[in-house]
Amino acid sequence: MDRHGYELPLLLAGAFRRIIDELHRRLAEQGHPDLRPAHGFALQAVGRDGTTVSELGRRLGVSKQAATKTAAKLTDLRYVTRTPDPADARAVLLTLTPHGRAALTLSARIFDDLHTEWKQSLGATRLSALEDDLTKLTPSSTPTPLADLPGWFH
Amino acid sequence: MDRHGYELPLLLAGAFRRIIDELHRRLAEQGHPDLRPAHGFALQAVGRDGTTVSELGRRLGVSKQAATKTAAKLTDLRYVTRTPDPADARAVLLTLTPHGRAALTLSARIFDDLHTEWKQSLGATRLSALEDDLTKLTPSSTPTPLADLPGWFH
DNA sequence: CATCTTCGTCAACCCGGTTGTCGAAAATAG
DNA sequence: CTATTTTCGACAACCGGGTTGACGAAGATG
Repeated sequence: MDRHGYELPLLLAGAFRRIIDELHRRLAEQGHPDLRPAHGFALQAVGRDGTTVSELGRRLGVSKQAATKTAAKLTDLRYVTRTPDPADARAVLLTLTPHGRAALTLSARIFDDLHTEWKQSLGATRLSALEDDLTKLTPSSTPTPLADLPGWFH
Repeated sequence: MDRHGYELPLLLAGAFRRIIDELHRRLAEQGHPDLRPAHGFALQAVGRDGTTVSELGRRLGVSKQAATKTAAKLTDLRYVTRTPDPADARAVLLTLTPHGRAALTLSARIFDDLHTEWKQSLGATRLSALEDDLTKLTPSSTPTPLADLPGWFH
């Protein structure tokens, strides 16, 4: 029953992908058909307190030029609004719209639902063990593990 | 010790990423600094028996236009050669160069090395359990789990 | 003040994908 | 044996998400 070395990464990627796909399937069903995985992370990075473009770039681990583009997209999709920063005339404040806050809340709920489903499927003990083991395999070296995932592949 | 629902996908992605990064770090050390993750999958898809552009596209689950580009890149990097198919004047045969075959062999060895390291770190039982659980979380619906990973994120 | 740094944008590019179109060659129908 | 349809692989144009480099405007610091 010993598996080849190349199988584990495939399993990890498959499981990750499955989860993200399912998340976005449910998000689409519930009023957020335009939200792409990359947007989800960006939305999370904007956060309920809002942020600036440069700070968004820092949080996502990408250049501020990339952050500018992402912010523009989120603005187009009506997930965030841009307002001038009263304290700094250079800066632009990105703030979640109600739609954006709803997406964040809904995502958290779906993630929890999925987590519960995994728990039912694997058992609480196995799931905890799986998470513990993955934690051990992924030392602290990865501060924001997903931030640069879109670009990292290249 | 209960984890939030959003943590598991982060752990999965982090672990996957860590493995692929480590693979390519070692590949780079051992004569393959130009090999990117996407190339690795393509190389695998070409295989030791070689294939055609269209078939490569099918194996990777992408359009043949995309396969054309990938084949061009692999050719540039001297991992494959292009020869006319004697049996079909339209087709182009993609064949691994010695360099390409070496990369494939080396990748397999590194994956096995990594697998052994995980086994030492988690214990054989835990690692098997982890693989079993991931298998359960990733039903057969994903035939080539990684094939379209680069593009899927968008 | 003068200088440096930071903010956000524009432009140009890369990479990996996508459609659409196309000529050439093969397979299939009559 | 010809006529049609399918397949092969390339072209061009585009997209999404990244990158660097340059830049004016505004803040921070000497």
